[in-house]
Amino acid sequence: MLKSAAERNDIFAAQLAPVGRETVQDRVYAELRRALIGGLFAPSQVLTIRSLASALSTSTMPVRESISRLITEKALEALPNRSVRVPPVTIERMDDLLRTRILIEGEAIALAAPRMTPHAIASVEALLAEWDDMRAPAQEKDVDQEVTLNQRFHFEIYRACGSAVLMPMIESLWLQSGPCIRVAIYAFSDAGEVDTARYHRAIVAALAAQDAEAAREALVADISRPFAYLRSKLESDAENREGSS
Amino acid sequence: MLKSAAERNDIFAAQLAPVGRETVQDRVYAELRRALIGGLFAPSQVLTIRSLASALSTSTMPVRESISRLITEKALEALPNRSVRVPPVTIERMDDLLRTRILIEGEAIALAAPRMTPHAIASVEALLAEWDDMRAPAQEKDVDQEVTLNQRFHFEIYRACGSAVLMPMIESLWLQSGPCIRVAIYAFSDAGEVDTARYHRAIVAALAAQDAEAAREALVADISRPFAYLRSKLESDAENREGSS
DNA sequence: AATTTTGATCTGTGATCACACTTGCTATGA
DNA sequence: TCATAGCAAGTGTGATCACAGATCAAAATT
Repeated sequence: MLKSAAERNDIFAAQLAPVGRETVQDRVYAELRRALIGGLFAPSQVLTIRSLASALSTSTMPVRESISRLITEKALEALPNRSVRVPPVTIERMDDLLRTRILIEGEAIALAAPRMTPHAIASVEALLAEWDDMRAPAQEKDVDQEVTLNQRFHFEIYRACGSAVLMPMIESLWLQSGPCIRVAIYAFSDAGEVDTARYHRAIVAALAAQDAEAAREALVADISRPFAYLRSKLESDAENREGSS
Repeated sequence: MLKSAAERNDIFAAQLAPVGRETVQDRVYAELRRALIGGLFAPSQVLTIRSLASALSTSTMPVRESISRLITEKALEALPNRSVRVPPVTIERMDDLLRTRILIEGEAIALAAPRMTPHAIASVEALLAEWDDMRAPAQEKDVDQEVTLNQRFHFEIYRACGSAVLMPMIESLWLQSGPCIRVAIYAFSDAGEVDTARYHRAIVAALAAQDAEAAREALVADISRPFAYLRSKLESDAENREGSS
């Protein structure tokens, strides 16, 4: 007896995993996002569609649509010449970004605190351990991995806040502050090497204790630190430029 | 003596305003935004690129890029079929949106309160007067104008907050809650007609007194009202559907 | 008669082309 | 010598085309 098409389909479905249908545009968009958050593009750098397309080895079409999306998220900036660049970092913009990140990410972690399951806390602690492993053996500062781990740490927590509206906003904020924090982390690695993980441990401790407000305060301290450092650096740069001109 | 080109340019610049170079994509994007905020598209409605393109009498190219942008803002939703629709309204999503709007728009108005110049307050009061004019003579409820006026009122205030990071977030939130509040306003117009302007007057009074926290509270009351109404409506609908099935 | 197959149509996706605009360089003029 | 005009390369924008997948209705099969 012949099997019906539906039955045959069931047999295959049991053995074959559904192949995801990720479009080229999605990949390009994700790649540009990753580069932006990781700070691979310098502030004020001008990007051209054709060069990005050849670098990603696709046509211009997926790139221009991805760039349009990134412009609406304020992750890129459209110049009046119709060219695009990554937004320059100014003190005003940094203060604005920091204030908003404290507001939104603080709320997200306060919402997440009572919702963190033991399993979620364990996976966050695993990220802390990964951090220690990375730092211990090799002394060469792997900024890329540091940025990635920091991102995974924060988003693993935020994911527990259960808000489908807050999450994209946090991603947008990271996208906008990405080019800044990269240079901040570089500066930190050069200067004195404060123990970044200490702040993360404070966050995890507050979360394990289900103390929402303590978690919020620890988070504020964590994300304020690189911004404050970068701020003082920018101010001294401005003074020097003013003095030399 | 002949003037140099730069000098001639200065002379012209004093008399001629620079001609804006709005692209077709910008117009399409703005139009779709306006339609979404105004609630011209129903929740769960499926949109096709080609139909929108013909409705806007352009090619598909500007439309698809605009739609990509709207999807990243969560103003539209990409289905696994690769078709797009305006997101359906659920109780969870509404609560999520309202909570976030209270957080962000509350912060924006608290920031704006001490920065409202007498001129800015006057222009907001002018919008209140427009509201009264609209309501007084004609009894036919012009929902379109009501939505527009409400939007202008709120954004005239938020604009004073001076944050280039908060503003796009507020716009994104309005874009996401647009399809909901339209049906809420319709429901309000049908049922009993609470005096919407009363809440707005309370906001203006608090702003005139430079009282940031009072302004925040008045704003929370204003934006919570339609959501609460819509929420109870959705819950009764769910009960009816459950009862009839 | 119910179900499956088939075919036509529609939709999103990506590539390519044409056009307008900007930019940088070069040559020509005063 | 310097500023201006002119040319050339490069860029974003929008239209059009080709193609794969989805959807739905009619037709053929069991």
